[in-house]
Amino acid sequence: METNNLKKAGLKVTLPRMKILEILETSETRHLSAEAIYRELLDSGEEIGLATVYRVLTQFEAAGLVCRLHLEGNQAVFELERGGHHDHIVCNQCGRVEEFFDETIERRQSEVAQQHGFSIKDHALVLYGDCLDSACPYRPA
Amino acid sequence: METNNLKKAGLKVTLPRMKILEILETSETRHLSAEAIYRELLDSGEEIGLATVYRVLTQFEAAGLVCRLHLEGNQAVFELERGGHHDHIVCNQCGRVEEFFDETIERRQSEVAQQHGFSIKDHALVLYGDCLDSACPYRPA
DNA sequence: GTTCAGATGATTAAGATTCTCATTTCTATT
DNA sequence: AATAGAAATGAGAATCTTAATCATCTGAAC
Repeated sequence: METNNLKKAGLKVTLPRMKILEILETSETRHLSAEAIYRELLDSGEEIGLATVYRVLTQFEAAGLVCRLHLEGNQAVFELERGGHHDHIVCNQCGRVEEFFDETIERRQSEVAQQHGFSIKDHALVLYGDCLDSACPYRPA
Repeated sequence: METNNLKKAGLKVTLPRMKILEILETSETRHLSAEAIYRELLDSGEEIGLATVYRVLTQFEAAGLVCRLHLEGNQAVFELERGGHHDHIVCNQCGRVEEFFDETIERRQSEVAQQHGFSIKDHALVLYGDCLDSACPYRPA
């Protein structure tokens, strides 16, 4: 049961938190904006305010349950934390977000930081391009 | 003379544009927010509106004169385009921004994108850490 | 120096996110 | 199960950054 995640994170189990967690767990799209989550809640008949969605997501982030990503564009997106760290590729055409992890890049980042006299704590890497997937509805000819 | 840069970029040479370009060229900090540039203008006695600063920076970006960076935090920062592409390291403590370029990372990014069926067009990479510079005023003990 | 397109400044507007505060909901305890 | 107290919620206001509007001003060309 998902309520365990909430309890483990030290968060009181409430209906809004459960519903939001459920959406993050079951949605097709793994990367959702607060607005998108809010709309899904409305669609499923929940009366949960947008402010609560933002508040809960911020708490989830602090608790390590979700990651917040700042892609190009103004809205942040949130994804469920599923263990491993990874970076992202975003399609400029269709907006699809894919995940990847590259050991070489990770290692070089640490080395470069060290060379510059930094103790690296975190990083943000997003690649932007056009996906060549034949299923992409916006694929350029 | 700097007016050449403006003319070459196809922009009419006006006082606000010259002053903003001058600040970007001469400021100690190579990465400035629109707000910071606006304040420098006020401090030097120029009566230039904030809206103009944003407008001009957007034009400079479109003309390839400056780059706009979205670091953590809400304000974008702008830096003069000085030829080569590079990525950034930001100090979590003092906010200092350093630049770096790593051939290996660049190459791997293309390869990774290709493996995922993307034709990469752009990327954003920012490393966050603590700078170990003894001159850093916020250096942790 | 006049003209006129383009630029500017002040203000308003827009979008995303956070804050406020009265009301409601959990959890622990009877 | 009833209750009390702390924490969470919802609605709307507030904030912050950036962009749009529009009347006025400026720079380049004649």
